[in-house]
Amino acid sequence: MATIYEVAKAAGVSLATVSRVMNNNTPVRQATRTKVLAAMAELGYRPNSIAQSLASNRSNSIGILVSELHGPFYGAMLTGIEAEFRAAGKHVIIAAGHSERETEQDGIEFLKSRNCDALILHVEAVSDDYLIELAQGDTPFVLLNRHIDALADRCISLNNELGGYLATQHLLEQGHRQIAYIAGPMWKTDARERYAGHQRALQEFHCALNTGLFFEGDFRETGGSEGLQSIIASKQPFTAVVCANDEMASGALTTARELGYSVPEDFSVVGFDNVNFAYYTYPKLTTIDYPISAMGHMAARWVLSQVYQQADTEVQQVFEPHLISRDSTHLIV
Amino acid sequence: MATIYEVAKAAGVSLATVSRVMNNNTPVRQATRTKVLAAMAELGYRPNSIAQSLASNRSNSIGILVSELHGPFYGAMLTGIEAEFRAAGKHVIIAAGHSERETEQDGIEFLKSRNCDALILHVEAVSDDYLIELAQGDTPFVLLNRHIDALADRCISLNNELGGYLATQHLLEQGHRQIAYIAGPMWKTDARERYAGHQRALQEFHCALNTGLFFEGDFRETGGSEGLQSIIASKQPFTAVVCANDEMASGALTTARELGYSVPEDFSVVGFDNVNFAYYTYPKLTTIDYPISAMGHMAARWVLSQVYQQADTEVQQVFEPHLISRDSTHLIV
DNA sequence: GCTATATATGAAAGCGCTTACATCATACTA
DNA sequence: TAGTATGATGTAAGCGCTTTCATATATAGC
Repeated sequence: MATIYEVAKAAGVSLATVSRVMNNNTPVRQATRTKVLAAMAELGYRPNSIAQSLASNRSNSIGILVSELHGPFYGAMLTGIEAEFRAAGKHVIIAAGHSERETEQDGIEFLKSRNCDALILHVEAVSDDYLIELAQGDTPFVLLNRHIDALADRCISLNNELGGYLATQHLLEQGHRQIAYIAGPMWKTDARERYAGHQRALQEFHCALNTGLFFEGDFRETGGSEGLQSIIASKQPFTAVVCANDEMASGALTTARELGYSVPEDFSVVGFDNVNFAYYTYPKLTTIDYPISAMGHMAARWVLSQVYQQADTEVQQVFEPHLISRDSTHLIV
Repeated sequence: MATIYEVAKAAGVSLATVSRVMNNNTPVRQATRTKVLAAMAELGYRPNSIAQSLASNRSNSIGILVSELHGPFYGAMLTGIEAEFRAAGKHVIIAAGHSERETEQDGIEFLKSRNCDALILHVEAVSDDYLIELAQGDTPFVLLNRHIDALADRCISLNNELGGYLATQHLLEQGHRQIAYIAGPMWKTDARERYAGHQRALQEFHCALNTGLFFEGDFRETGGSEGLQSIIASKQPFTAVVCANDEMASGALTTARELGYSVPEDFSVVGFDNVNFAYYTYPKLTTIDYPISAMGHMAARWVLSQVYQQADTEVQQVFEPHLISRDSTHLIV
């Protein structure tokens, strides 16, 4: 592999000049630039990014920590992020946090030790205080899908409360009054916020909350199954169930069918996230759209503008969810 | 951030010694090691991985190129890979190839320019020759889900032909004789191989191939929908349809329902991949299990053993698929 | 007690770049 | 025409490590 030194020699200039034409940060005479470019081409020169990083104290890498690498949700998010950085010539280092405090912290340390110029974090288990302290350090980061007041300017989040509200409002407007709720793990902020939105909608419609119709799930299909079973077992009447995400809604749908119920005739089901398979469930799932891909793009642009002074984009901090009405919900007759 | 130099000073040794205790590659007296470790702890020293890379000519990073970052298939694969490397202290740089030749080549160049110690490639559009030439270069790589004879020792692939065979064999054993086939894009090797397996099964059962019952899809849900519509429109009788992946099977299921057919009563459907949502379709999808997560792990171990001389694992090159029988297929009566 | 051998440590030369700073033309001003 | 600002290039000092080679110290053999 040719080094900058060989290029310099071939072009008959100093290596500083070669560096200049690469980085385009200092005027270079057109004739000189041409010579250098020619020499590079001839030698098949490709800069050593490690050496660049060491010398410039910039690694051009961004660390991404997500809970899981699989699952439709994170996939869409990563796609948005990668596309944006790749176009900017930055690269993305990923790590999984598995929604556990220790693994998440490990992941962050790991990424920092990799000299990432910035981090994009989708963390759930780590405390606000930990993140606030992390913000004192010198690795900038954005928080995706999390809002912390003290760090408001580096949070990109969804208005989950509104999403929860919209889901339940939709059912209420359809005439439902006995609405079951299968929540996510309540230690997760978004699970709590979605539930809060549910409660607000209920209140607005002067509809009492029936705690017997509540189940705390795990955001996975099995949680939806168990939730529905538990709710049915409670013998409380209900005409609709809102699930805090699509995976659980899908589980509920499957279980409903297995138990001989049909959706939406016997009861309606709403999901949350509008994950890509929501369109392929049976019946097609009414859900709340979570613009996660757009949010991934936005997080990447935040980094590009704050850290690399590129991209003069306005950064939108809070995204709004909206209802996607499909076939799993139904007017009450 | 403390440097190795400061640690050396604090411990009263040379920086070479500090380096040695970090890398554990040269004997260091126990007393010295303790002193150094103490100094490190006190200063909160953390080695600069960029400098390590430059000096050692090892970046400890592995580049991963997948077609897409989203989708259940790639997610599972990435999870397997990341877990393995993270445990080994290596990090993973990802890029998406989007199944297009140019993007894939770009991605590979990009990853190489990032000084990856090795690459794990899941490429579809790039030619065998390109890869064979790439193998001449000095960045080692494994190929996932692809088999090239000349590169056999660095391929980790599924026996797709067998998978295709198993799917169709299952139907034949259930008494089906008029079997439609919705293929993946035939320029993709795995699509062709799966179809070949289908043909072999047919032959073995002395069952003629009806080209009217063939549709070339795109491996996505829409492809399954279009495929089923096209097959129905052909007016040829059929009692089963095998789809070259689960996404298309899911699309076919949805469309079948929309057109008033019920599966498996009116016809059976088989998928391929056993992607996680296959269990949540209605009816639950009979499919061919693709052990992609295990294959991801294996690819990572290949790198660990071939490139880093770690992990004395036997590398399994070819994985065998097997049939998962669920509710979308049915004995013919 | 003295040499031969093994073991532990230090000195210093890079790894391939970036970037102050110095230098040298050239162009402009008065 | 000298004096100065300006633009283009070169020089060289790092960036924070690894690693070879040389040196110093300890162990063993006779």
